[in-house]
Amino acid sequence: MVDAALAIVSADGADALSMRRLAADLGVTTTTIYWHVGNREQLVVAVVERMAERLGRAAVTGREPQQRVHSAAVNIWRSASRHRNVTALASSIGATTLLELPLEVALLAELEQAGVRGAAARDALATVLACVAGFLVTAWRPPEERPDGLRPSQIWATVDDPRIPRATVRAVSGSVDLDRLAERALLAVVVEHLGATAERKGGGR
Amino acid sequence: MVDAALAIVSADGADALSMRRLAADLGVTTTTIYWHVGNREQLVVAVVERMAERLGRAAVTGREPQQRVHSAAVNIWRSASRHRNVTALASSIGATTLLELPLEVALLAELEQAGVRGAAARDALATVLACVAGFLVTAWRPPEERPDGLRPSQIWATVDDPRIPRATVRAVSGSVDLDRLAERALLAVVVEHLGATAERKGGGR
DNA sequence: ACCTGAACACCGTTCAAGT
DNA sequence: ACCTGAACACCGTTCAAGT
Repeated sequence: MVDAALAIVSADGADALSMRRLAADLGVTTTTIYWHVGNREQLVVAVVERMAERLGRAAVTGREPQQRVHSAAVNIWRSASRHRNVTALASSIGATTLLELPLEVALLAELEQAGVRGAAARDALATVLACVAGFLVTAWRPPEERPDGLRPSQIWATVDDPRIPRATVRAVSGSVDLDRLAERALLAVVVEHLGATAERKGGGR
Repeated sequence: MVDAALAIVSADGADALSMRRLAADLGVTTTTIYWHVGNREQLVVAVVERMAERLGRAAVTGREPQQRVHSAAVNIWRSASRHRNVTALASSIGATTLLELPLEVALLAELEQAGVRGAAARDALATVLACVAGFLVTAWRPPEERPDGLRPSQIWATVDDPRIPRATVRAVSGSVDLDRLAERALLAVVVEHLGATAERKGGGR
């Protein structure tokens, strides 16, 4: 049952998971599902938990604390990106942590090793998760399926500002390598959160 | 008509905007709406465009290029945060740019002044937008309305890892100041994208 | 040109009823 | 204990029909 739901989500996205669709796939009535899992929300939780069991713990690489923290952060991004359909489902009920808890714990462990703990660690984790979520919402929005006249190229074609060269306008109309940008952004925020701690300790750089 | 839709979204959120609800508020039938705006998606576009007209252009502050770029980025965050309901609506059809185009243009102008143009400017803009979107999806998810057993405090209570001190576990269960973190994260990514250009120029640090 | 009524194909959810 | 049929209150959308 939960497996069938997970299959629907993996194949057709989070929105495709409806009680009626799931019931039809299983050859039962929707009320049967309610008897077993209670609720749509509880169904989603069960699906996310099942997926969490299947996710292996990714290894953290690097020798320096900064590299290791960055590696742990990138692991969260890669996992979320690889299973974006399930992540989108988890995100829809605010339960992404349920999906990637071991990866978040690994990040906290590396932050601890780097001397970042308590409220500082909480801030660093929240920032990493927000960045991951942000690149993900950008990523699961393929530009070609946008409504008419809302494709970036069409919107930016209307911009004619003397402060901005044509090459830039042309560039922003194009596509970006989100994977590369996500890892870069994670490095930047990681460095910032490690740096603040190092400075507070009087270590400087 | 568009004003009525905007009122619904501002008051009750993006999900509250339905053809039937809007029709009821206006005292007409849903088919009337279809005659006027065609489509739900086109209705959303109209609402977003109306909101965009109402948004004033925020001033960019600071003297140094880095401060000014950061200021322009923070302006996008503040605008999105202040009107999160309409931003959520725009985001649901992938049309946030339609809402904040002038602010994005202002950011590009500051990037240009800082020597970042073309593909580098496109990357910097995409990164800033992803971060804003990320902090926003975190922000518009109040922790108290989460499903049972999914509140952060409950999830983290199950974690007992020797690598992580109790103070950190306690901290991650608590709430964060997203506004402060968002501005910090934007500064970090801005610095990174400016720094890469400066180094390519041979400026070093 | 502008608006309605009725219908279609979807949702999540409940409740009495069956075995 | 487990499952169904029918119903309720919602969606977006269309189409023939009215004025």
